[in-house]
This record gives sequence, C-alpha cells and structure tokens, in this order.
Amino acid sequence: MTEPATDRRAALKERSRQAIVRAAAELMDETGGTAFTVDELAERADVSRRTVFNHFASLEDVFAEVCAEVLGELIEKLAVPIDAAATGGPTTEPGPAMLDELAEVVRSTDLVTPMAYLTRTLGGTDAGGPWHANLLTRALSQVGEGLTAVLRRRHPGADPLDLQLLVSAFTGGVLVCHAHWWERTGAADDDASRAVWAELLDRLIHQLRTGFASTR
Amino acid sequence: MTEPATDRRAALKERSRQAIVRAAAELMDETGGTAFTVDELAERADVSRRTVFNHFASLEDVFAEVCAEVLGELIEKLAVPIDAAATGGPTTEPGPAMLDELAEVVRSTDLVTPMAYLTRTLGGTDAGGPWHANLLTRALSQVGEGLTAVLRRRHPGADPLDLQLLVSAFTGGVLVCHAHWWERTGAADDDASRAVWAELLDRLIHQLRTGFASTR
DNA sequence: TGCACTCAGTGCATCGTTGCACTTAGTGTA
DNA sequence: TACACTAAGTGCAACGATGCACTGAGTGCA
Repeated sequence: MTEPATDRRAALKERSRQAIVRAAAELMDETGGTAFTVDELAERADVSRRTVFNHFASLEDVFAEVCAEVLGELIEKLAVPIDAAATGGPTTEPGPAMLDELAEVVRSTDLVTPMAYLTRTLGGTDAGGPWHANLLTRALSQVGEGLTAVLRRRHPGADPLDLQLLVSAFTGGVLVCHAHWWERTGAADDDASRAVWAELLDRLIHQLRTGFASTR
Repeated sequence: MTEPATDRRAALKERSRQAIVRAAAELMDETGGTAFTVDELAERADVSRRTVFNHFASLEDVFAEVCAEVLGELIEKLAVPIDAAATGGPTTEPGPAMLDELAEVVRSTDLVTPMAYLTRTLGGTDAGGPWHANLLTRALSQVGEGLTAVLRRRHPGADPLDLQLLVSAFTGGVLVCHAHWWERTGAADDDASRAVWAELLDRLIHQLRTGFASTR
C-alpha cells in the first residue's frame, strides 16, 4: 500500500507514533500486561522518553491506541464478509435479517485470539480497576461505532434507531459473554476456549433473535 | 562494533551524514561519475535537500568525503601488515629498510580496485579539470598523511625528515604511475590491469631504492 | 511516621531536519 | 542575443525530537 503523499515531517511524525504503538504492543505481549516503564517503552520504540509524551498524553493513552488497533483490525475482519455480500452496490431490497447476518459473520470470525490478547494484557494485573474499566469502555464504544458503520453501508435503507439498538444490544451482550468466557476459560487462546465462546455466542444470538428477527 | 556512547541527537546527526556519503558512493558507482543532482542524492539518502547542505558545504565536499573514506580504508589495509610487524611493541632496533617494508606492503595490497573506482567516478567526465584536480590533491595529501602516521608508529626512532621525504616521493611516484596505468589500461579492474600496475610499481620502487636504501 | 526511592508526567530550551522562497550561474534555443 | 530553464547553493522560519531539571504520587523500609 503506497503511503499517502505527505511531506517528510509528517512522515517522520507518523513513524515515531507508529513505533511507540508497535513497541507497546510487543511489550504488552511479552510481559502479559502493562507493567513496564515509559523508559522501557521509549527504548524499545527507539525514541526519547519525551517523544512518547509528545505523541500521547499518558501511558494509558498508548495502551488505548494498541487496543484501538487490535479492535480496528477485528472490525475490518467483520466488515469484509458483510461488505462482500454487498458486491454490486448496497441495496434497499429486503435481505437477510441484520441479526442473522451479523451472527453469521461473528460466528465465522476468530474473536478468541484478539480477546485473549486484550484480556491478558489489560485484565491480567488489575482487572476491574477503574483504569482498565475506562479502557474497556473506550474499546466497546469503538467496536460499536465500527459495527454500526459497517451495517449502515450494508443496509442503507435500515432505520438508524433499529440499527443502533441492534449494535448496542449486541456489543453489550458480547461484554457479558466475555466475562463468562473469562471466568470459565481463563482467557486461554485454544480450541477448548473457542468451544466455550461459540456456545456463549449462540446463547446471545438466540436471546437477541426474539427481539430483532423482523429487522430487515 | 559498539557505537560510542553518545546521545540520540548526535547519533541522528551522524546517521544522516553517513547516509549522504553512502548514497553518494552508490550513485557514483552506478553512474560511473558525478553527474547526478543534489535532489537525486537527497532522495537516495532519504533526507531533505537542505539537510545535504547542513552537513556539506557543496556537492564537491560530498565527493571528497567519499574519496576520503575509500582512501581511509586503503590506508587501513596498508597499515595492518605494517602494524602487525610491530607486534610486541615498536622498537628502535635496526629493521628492514623502510622503503623495502613499504614496497612489500604496497605490492601485497590490492590497490587496483579502489584506484579503478576513484578514477572512474572522478576522472570519467572531466578528467584534469580544476575541480577534480582539487579532489585529487586532497586525496593525495590524505594518503601521504596516513602513510606517514603508520610508518611513524612502526619506526618511532626514524628521522622525521627522512620519513616524510620517503612518503612524499612515494606518493608522488604513485601519482605518476597512476597516470601511466590509466593511459595503458583505461582504469579497468581486471588481472591485465593488475599486471600493468605491478610492473609500474616495480619501476617506482626500483627508482626510489637508490635514494633511500640506507634508511633504517 | 518520616525518609528515600522510583516512576509518571511536565515545562522549557536546544538541536537537527525540513519546507520554501530566493539568488546566481550555466546552458540551450529561437 | 535575449529568454527560459535547470540546478547548486543560501537564508530563514517552523516542526519534531531530544535533553534535562523538576514536581508529585506511590511504595517500601527503618
């Protein structure tokens, strides 16, 4: 993918920022959490410690950006089949119920790997703390916005309220499922964990179907 | 080789400078001369055009630096066997005549490759012009200083005047040999060219021996 | 409980790069 | 011969990174 036409200053700035985010993701993966210092992050990113704070207001903001990128990739994964179904352009013709479509896409996408990563790195040392809770809220909001945008592209004729209610109920349900999944699997990234997740997801979808089956 | 302890600013400065020199050496090699623009050099070095002039006063200075590095490596090559002969520390004991030692070292070092490179890139388009002549003068001076330093390490008891006269006569002789070599071989980098160079070198050494054979 | 330490975060000045407009010299063409 | 163009080189201001001293919060220990 060619870089957008930009001047060298902007390119340098973006490179520094990406280096910090990438370094944080690596350290989070290696340490299974967020227990590293700004000095370690700066060294790994090959920038000065002041530069980290030039780009981010706090370490928490860095973690949030790592999450945002993981979740952004997740939403892109979910968007691909939904957008593909729209090949030939979006239509207002009645199609499958949005819930069924969303359910099928979510079922066929591996959510366990990113969830395991985020749960391990953010939930490991201080799960439920106000700091991590804030990150989780931001993450959920981002997922919700991303899904809403994708479904809107697919169903431009859909009532916006219906659509947003669906997404809100869905992401809220995913949060509940996540807590159960974590409790039962310890956020492992393996087949047993995937089986539990699939079961919880089926429960959620079943519960939501009765309320949104007529949405077209 | 570990980088010297330095701060990040100094490291960046040095990286930029080295990138410019390296890019110039590549372009000189690829184009067989110096007929490229500052814009091309800056692009290859991945710096801005202003940065080139932050580090060097002119394109000519960049070329001079490329030469200096090639010649510096050359002098290092010559220095290795001379310094190795001094293993156990320098001595004022009578040793082989300096000329014989210098001759042996020069004979056993491949001078044709760097000479071919420098002749091709600097002599190709405007040989003998005042601009290139200036580069040649600087190059010769650098070689002379380098050789003088090496021989001084090896023969600390030698009379400085004798030593400098030897080096001056030698480098002057090399310049003459180079002109003949160029005329006869076209500055090719091959075995035939090496044979001609060896012959010319023997002539030079033979001519110099009668004047310096007693130097110890 | 007071003290020492570590670390996140901050303010400010400096450095090196960069963007851009400019001048000047050299060159080619009508 | 005048004009247009290219390219080297320059001055100046702005940007982004960096160095460094500093404050405050949290923690551990005597």
